[in-house]
Amino acid sequence: MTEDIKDNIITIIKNIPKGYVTSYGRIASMAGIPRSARYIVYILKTETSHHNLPWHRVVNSRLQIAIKNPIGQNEQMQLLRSEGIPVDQEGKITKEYLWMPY
DNA sequence: AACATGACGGACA
DNA sequence: GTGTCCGCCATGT
Repeated sequence: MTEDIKDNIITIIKNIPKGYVTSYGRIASMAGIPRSARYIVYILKTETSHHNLPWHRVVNSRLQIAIKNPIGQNEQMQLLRSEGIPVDQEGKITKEYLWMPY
């Protein structure tokens, strides 16, 4: 993967507005590499601390917090709620809070 | 080179 | 709605 794509991805993640979420797959598509959701996972895992990314605004395509994320689903839940996003007991978020840039 | 592994996604039953 | 199956793609061993 080229460096510019990687930078692009980091920029996109930084641009997720407070109070909204998006998915791994959608970020991949925005960066021009559809079907590469797993690459986004890799970026988040390796670059979050370095770039101060809002990692908590990224959930899976079913708008649900990943159960086994290394940081902890509970912490992600707290962060989202602190931004005003309702998260239910199962970690699900309603689609009104999905970031839909046009 | 050949596997195995993921904070995944889509199709299908 | 749920669960299974398979494709995906960079990385690690």
